[in-house]
Amino acid sequence: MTVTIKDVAKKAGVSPSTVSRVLSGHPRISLETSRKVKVIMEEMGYTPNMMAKSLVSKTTNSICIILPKPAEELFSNLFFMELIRGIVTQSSRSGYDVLISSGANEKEELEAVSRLLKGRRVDGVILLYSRKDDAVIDFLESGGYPFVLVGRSDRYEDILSVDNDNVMAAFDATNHLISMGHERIGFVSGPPNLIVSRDRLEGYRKAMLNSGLEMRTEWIVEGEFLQDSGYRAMSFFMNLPNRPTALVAVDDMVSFGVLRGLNELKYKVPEDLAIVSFNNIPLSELSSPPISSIDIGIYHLGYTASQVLIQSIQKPDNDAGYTNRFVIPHRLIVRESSMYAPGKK
Amino acid sequence: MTVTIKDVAKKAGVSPSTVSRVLSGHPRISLETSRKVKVIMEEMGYTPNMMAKSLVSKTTNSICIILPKPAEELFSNLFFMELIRGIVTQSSRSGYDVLISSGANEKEELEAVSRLLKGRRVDGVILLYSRKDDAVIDFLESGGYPFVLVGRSDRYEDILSVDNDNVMAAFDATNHLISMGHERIGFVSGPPNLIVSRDRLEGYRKAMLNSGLEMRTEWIVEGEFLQDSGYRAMSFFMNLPNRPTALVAVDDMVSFGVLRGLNELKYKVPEDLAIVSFNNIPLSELSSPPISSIDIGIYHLGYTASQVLIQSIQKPDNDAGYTNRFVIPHRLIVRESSMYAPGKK
DNA sequence: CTTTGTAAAGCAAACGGTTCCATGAAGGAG
DNA sequence: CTCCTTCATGGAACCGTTTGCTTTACAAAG
Repeated sequence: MTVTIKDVAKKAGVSPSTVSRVLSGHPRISLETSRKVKVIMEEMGYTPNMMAKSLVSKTTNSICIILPKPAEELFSNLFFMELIRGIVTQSSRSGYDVLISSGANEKEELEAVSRLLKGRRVDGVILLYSRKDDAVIDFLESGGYPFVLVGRSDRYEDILSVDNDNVMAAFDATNHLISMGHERIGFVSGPPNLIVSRDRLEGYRKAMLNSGLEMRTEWIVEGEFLQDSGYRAMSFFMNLPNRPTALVAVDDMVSFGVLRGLNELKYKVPEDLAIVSFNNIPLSELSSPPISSIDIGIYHLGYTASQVLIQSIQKPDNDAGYTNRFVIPHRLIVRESSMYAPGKK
Repeated sequence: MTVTIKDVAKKAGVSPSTVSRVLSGHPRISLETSRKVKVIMEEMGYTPNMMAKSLVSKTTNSICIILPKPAEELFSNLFFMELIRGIVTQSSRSGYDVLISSGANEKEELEAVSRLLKGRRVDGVILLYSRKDDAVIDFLESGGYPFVLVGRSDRYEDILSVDNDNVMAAFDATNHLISMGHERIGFVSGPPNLIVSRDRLEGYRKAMLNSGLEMRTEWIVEGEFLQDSGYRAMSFFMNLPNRPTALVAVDDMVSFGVLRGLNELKYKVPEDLAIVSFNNIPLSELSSPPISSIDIGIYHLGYTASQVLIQSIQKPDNDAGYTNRFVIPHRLIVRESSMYAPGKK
C-alpha cells in the first residue's frame, strides 16, 4: 500500500538505485531520466521512508530538547516555551525535527538520553539547564555525542554552550540605577547554587564597586525566582534603618512580589523604591507600574542553540571553531519602575 | 563500534534471532539462555537501534504535537507549555517519544504532517487547535492516520478529540455571579470564529436565560484573548448608562486588562465590578485582587490527549469505543474578584 | 578495427533488526 | 523401539534505502 522506491522504479522502468539517485540529486543522472522519475514519484505520491533512510545513513535529522524535571513554575513555563519556539523555528529551517524529552529524575533523564542517542533516534541534544555537575553531560562527553548547553557550566570549559553575559547584564542594570542617582541599592538574588544567580550578583557587586558605592551585606538577600521571595525581601528591606532606595532583582517574578508588598504598604514605585529586574517576561510591561527589565533574548537563545548544535552535527571536525561559548546579547528596557531620580541625601 | 544484536549473539554463542527473542520476551526461550544473553547485553552496553526496529515493525513509538503557527502571546505560551507537559509526561509513561512541529503557514504544516506520517517517522499526531475547516484534518482522516484534536470541531463529528465543556463552564461562571446577587452581567468574548468563544458565550446566555435575567446586546462585546480587549471592554461598559455590576471574561488575560483599566479609573474590584474569567492561569491568583477563574485542567487536557491517541494507535480496531469526545472537567476557583454581593437595586 | 575513456544505469550488499520456517533434541505414547 | 509432539534455537528472507562496483553503450583515439 505504501509506495516505495521500488514501486516508483518499476513504474518508471529503471532500477531502484536510479530513483534513489534522482532523489539525492546525483550528478550522473540524465536530465531525461530525472524528469521522468520525478513525474512518476509525484503521480504515485511517493514519500521517502525516514526510518530506512536513517538506518543506512546513520543520521536522523532530528535533535532532542531535554527539559529539566519539574517545569512547573510560571516563569519556567514562559521561559521554556519561548526557548522551544526558538529551537523549533530554527531547526525546522535547517530541516531538522525536534523531540522533547524530560525525566522524573536524573536517572530517568540519563536513560532517556542514552536510549535516544545510542539507539540512533536523534543526532544531538540541547540541554536546558546548568547543574554544576551532571551525569548526563558526562555521558554525552564521553560518548562524543553532539550537544549544546543553554546556560553555562563552569565545570566543563570546553563544551558547546549558549548563554547570556549575566555578569554584564547585572552590571548594566545596577549602573542604570546608579546613573539615576541611587546610592543605596539592594539586590535580591536567586538560589546560590544556580550559576545565573551568582553571575548576576557578581555584576551587581562590580557595578557598586566601580562607582565606589557602599555595599552592605544586609542589602543582599537570597531567594528564589518567585513572587514570595520578592515579598519577603521587600519587608526586610523596608524595615532597615537606612533602607535602599532602589533594588535589583534577579527575576521579574521577584519584582512582582516586591510590587505587591509595596502596594499593600502604600509605598510608591519608583518614588519610594525603584526596581530593575531580569528576563523581561511579557508581564513586565503590564504590571503597574511597568517594570524595567533586562531582556535576555530567550527566543534568540533557543534559536542560536539549535543553530550551533546542528552545525556541530553536520561538521563535527570543526572543533577548532573560534569559540565554544556563544553569548546572546541582552538589553535593558527602561520602564516606569526605575524612572525616578532620588534627591541625594 | 556500535554494538549490534549480532555482536551480542556472537559473544553469547547464539544466533541473532535468539537475542532478538530474548529482547522481546519471546516465550520459547530457555531461562538459561535468556539470562546469559541479558548479562552479555549489559556487559557490552547494547542499545537497540530504533531505526532498524521501526523499519521492520512499521511503528516508531513516537507521536507528534502540531503547534498552531504563532504561539507568541503570553497566554498561548503558558497554555501550550502546560499542555505539552501533560502530553510529554503521559507519553513517556507509555513509552512514546514526542516530536514537536509547527509550520509558518497551513501549507507548510500540511507538508510537515504528511512527511512525518507518510515517512513513518511518527505513529500519530496531536493537533493543538480547532480551526473550523482544515486541510490537515482532511489529510489525516483520508489517510486513516491516528490523531486527536485538543479542542473541538463541529465540522468533524466522528474524530477523536479532547476538550472542556465550555458551555457548561460559562454557565457555571455566570451562575456564580448570579448567585452572588448580580443581575446586570456583561460578557467579553473572544474572536467569533473560535469555537471556544462561541461555546462560552452560549453558556453565558443559557445561565442568564435560566435565571430570567435581562440580556442586553450592549453587554456583550467581542475581543481577543488579550489584555487590550479587556481594557477596551471595560471603558465601554463603564460608560454605559445602566452598566453591569459584574463581568464574565472569556480569558484571564482579558480580566487583567479590565483590572488595569478599573485601577486607572479608581474603580474598585469587586465592589464596582465583579469579575470571573477562564483558564485559571498561574497569574490569576497573583493579581490584585486575585481573579476568580474557571480552571480548565490544561495539563490534564494534554495528558488525556496523549492517552487517547496512544490507545488509538495501539488498537485502531476499537473504533467502536464508547465515545470519541473526551471531556475534561473544569472547576470554578472563587477568589477576591467576585467575592462581593451587590445591593439589589 | 581494436583500445580506451566516459556517461548512465543496474546489481547486490549493506544498515540492524524481526519473524516465518526448518531443524534437532528430548520426552511421551503406542 | 519407532513415531509423534513439544521445545529451544538456527537460518534466511525481508523492511526501504544508499552506495560501491559493474556493466553497457557509445564516442573518440590510436
